[in-house]
Amino acid sequence: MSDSGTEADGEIAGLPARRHSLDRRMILEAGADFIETHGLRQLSMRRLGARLGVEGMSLYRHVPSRDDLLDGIVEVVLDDLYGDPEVYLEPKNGWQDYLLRLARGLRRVALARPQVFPLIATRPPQAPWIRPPLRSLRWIDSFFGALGAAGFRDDAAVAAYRAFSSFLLGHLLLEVAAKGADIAPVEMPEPQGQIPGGLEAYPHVRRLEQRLSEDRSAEEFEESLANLLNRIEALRD
Amino acid sequence: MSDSGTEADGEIAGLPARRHSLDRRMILEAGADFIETHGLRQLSMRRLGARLGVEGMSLYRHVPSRDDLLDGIVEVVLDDLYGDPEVYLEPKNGWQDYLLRLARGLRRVALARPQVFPLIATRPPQAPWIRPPLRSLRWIDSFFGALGAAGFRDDAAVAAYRAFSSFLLGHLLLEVAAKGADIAPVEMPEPQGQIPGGLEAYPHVRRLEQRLSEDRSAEEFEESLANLLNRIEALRD
DNA sequence: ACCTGAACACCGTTCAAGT
DNA sequence: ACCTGAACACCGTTCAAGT
Repeated sequence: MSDSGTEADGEIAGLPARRHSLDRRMILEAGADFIETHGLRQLSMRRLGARLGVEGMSLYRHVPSRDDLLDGIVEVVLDDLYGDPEVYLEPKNGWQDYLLRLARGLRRVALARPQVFPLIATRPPQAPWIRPPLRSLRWIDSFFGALGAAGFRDDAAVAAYRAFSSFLLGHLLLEVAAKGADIAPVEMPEPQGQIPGGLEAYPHVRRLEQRLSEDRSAEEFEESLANLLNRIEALRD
Repeated sequence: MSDSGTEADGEIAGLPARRHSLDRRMILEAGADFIETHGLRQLSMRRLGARLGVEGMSLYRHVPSRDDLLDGIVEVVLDDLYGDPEVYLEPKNGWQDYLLRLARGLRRVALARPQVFPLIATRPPQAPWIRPPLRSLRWIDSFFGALGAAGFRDDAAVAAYRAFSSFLLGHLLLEVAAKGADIAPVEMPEPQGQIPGGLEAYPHVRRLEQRLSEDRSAEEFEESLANLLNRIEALRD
């Protein structure tokens, strides 16, 4: 993914260059930052252009449309997984270690970009059998390679892939939403609209409100993940 | 939820009335239908107005903003759960039966409105501890009532609530997405962009493509749900 | 009381024109 | 080769005006 190119442009890499010399990669990176800072709602071609010191119309030289821009941002953010030293494309200590590392790596991506993650979760994938958040073919292929090498038959590997992606999507989307991140890829109204009628009519919720607000997401993630690995183990051979 | 009102207006209920007499409920219903038919992308105030035989600006008499319109649509669609004879607000045959019915009812809602469900899943909830897709306080309170009556301690009930919502969100969002529904609450480009480079570089995916495209979602849902109930059982007392 | 028309400040996108 | 300006067909939203 991400054919960066870098083109040996003679400039300090990773810096937004002086003035001209926009490039696709830099636009996507800026877009991801923009969403993280201001929310998807605020992202317009004109505003992103402004942030890059350029008219919005100039972006079309490098990015075919706003939709493509969003897809590109998803790709770029997911690319962090390739740079994560804790996650291996090739399993090194068995399939359980491999899945554990992959799951935790995706969680780190989600938590690093809580505003962008809903986009990772909900942008329509390139094929119907690609299941977010594992949307990169290289990782999906790596997933099946790891399970195949561990002796999983094809149907078991596919079942594992589906269970794994459902688990990640549900947990990470809700965790990121609870972080106060706007879970909606669409809009972001006020921080939190209080409950209109109050909680009088809902005694259990009222009693549990405090406890419901505690953050146990890390533990819950690990527990559910361990359970998932056990279920997957049961599918093997 | 949904203070319908109906107002004894002297007209055949449920029909879009002759000309005037817009009302909030009818706008929300039309909005849900519009999204289901044309996708969220296409929904604008002006177009929804046109569909109701009115200028878009007239909708503001009944709905404060487009955001509120979307929240209202989510509410109205989720209200189908109250009309579902298979789902009980009060448990009748123990907590497992109660959860099973609730989960299946939510799945029916998702499958009945695949284009709207992503909105249910991703619109920012009214409080941070409300976890989609179970976003109605009445149902959340009912959930805790059922588990409390079954002897769950508070922390166990909260853990169950979290596991239940993560499970539903992950499964249903991915199932609805695979249905060809546009999973994104934001946009809908072409039906499916084929993989750009082809599958040559991904041998496992290539081999498994057929199998990956098979729909086993109903069985997977039931299996994962059964497993979830076992995990929840283990939290009890 | 409820809907309409015109208006405002934006959008995404195209394209001829500038440098 | 790359960016800009003007333009087009839209948006959401407000509000005075109509009926």
